[in-house]
Amino acid sequence: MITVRRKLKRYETLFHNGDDFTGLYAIRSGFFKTSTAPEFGREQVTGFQMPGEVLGLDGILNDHHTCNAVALQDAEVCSLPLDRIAELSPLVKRLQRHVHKIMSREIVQEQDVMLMLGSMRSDERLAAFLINLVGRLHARGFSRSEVILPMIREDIGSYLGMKLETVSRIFARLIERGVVEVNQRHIHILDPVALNQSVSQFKGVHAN
Amino acid sequence: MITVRRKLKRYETLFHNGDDFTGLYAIRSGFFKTSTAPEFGREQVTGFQMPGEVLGLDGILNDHHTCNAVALQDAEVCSLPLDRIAELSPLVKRLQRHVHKIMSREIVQEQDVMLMLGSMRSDERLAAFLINLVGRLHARGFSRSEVILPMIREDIGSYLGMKLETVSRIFARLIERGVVEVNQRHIHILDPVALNQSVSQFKGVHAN
DNA sequence: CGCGTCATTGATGTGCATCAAGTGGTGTGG
DNA sequence: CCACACCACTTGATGCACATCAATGACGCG
Repeated sequence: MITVRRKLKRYETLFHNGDDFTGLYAIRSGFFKTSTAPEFGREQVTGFQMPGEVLGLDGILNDHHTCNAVALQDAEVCSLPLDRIAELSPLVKRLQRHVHKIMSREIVQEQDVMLMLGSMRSDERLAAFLINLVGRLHARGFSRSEVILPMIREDIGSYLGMKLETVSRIFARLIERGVVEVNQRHIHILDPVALNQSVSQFKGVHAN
Repeated sequence: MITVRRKLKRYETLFHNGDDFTGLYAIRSGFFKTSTAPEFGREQVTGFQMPGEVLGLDGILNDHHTCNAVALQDAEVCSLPLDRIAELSPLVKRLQRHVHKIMSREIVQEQDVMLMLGSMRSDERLAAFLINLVGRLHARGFSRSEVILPMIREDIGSYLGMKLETVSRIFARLIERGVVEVNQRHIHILDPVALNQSVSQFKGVHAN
């Protein structure tokens, strides 16, 4: 299949809200963040994407993008023109099915985020975020216990629906409890069990 | 295309979390709610669906559903076996494209909910919820100013990430301001402009 | 070195949850 | 047809989680 590669530098934008949709993007290297840019109100980060994941699914609906995608590091993507995929689909039905799965995964993931934002305390949300992140990294061959966060505290806070100060304070509490070590962006998970408990402990408490 | 119809009574479940995925469902009549059922923690409503909308997109990913779909009223659905769609797709490429759009719409909508949950105050969330609801109903030929809510306060609260008491109090404030009339489930929107302002007023305030 | 960016930490305020009591509407059985 | 029970909803009093405001500290880069 014909794909076009594109390289981006740190903080460069892959596409903006409103840009014409030309196709999906498969991330080859580098982290991205997606964010809304509503008329009123400031930006809200809607997700972080890593190599092997796909960007641009929002654009299919009305042939233009409804969010911004920004590289958090120098990055490289492959663009996948969707109509090309549709043309090939008779030949490669399995590929079509794959596209469905990718989109379904996105839907399910977003439901998890909604669950987080709607019914967890902020410390639980940060724990869930860390677990999700290391889980995805581990699936790509990285360490289960070490992460270098590619985003700043403000982005984490925006994604998790809290202020950067709160992110910082929760890290402080996790350090105090001996659950993690934190050095700026460098996170070392000392007690993964305790981290998991921070999330799953919420049973009836605070539940809607 | 071969579709199977199914009738449901109020509070009957269309599919549960964990059920095998057999295909999508198009709603012919009646409202539905979808909710997560995590191991720990109580249910969280992830969406409300009305006639003309599609249920079950979450099941495509791993061939089983990851949420519950419950009829809020007596309802009727058409099941659409997805493999059937895939088989037909060479013939009806446009249909395939339509499936993509439906999935993309779901993704975009969920991002809106994330934005709400992550960066709005609870009164703004309720206003946004009402506006979204009447908008979707209006597109189906219903009134712009009158709604009969098919769900209880607790469901609204769960969806919007707040407690039912808070929902009630916010309605009280809207009544006080002369924005709406509320009689149990019956909502009459007196001042749609003021309602819109309740949402869009949030500029820098509380923004993440 | 000095400046800008990012992060931490403290003091105070407030939005919403929590707990609790009471109202109204609806369905059921006597 | 009314009495009772149940459920949805409302409304009040109190407390806590997190935002806000503000100051300081750490790192990187020209």
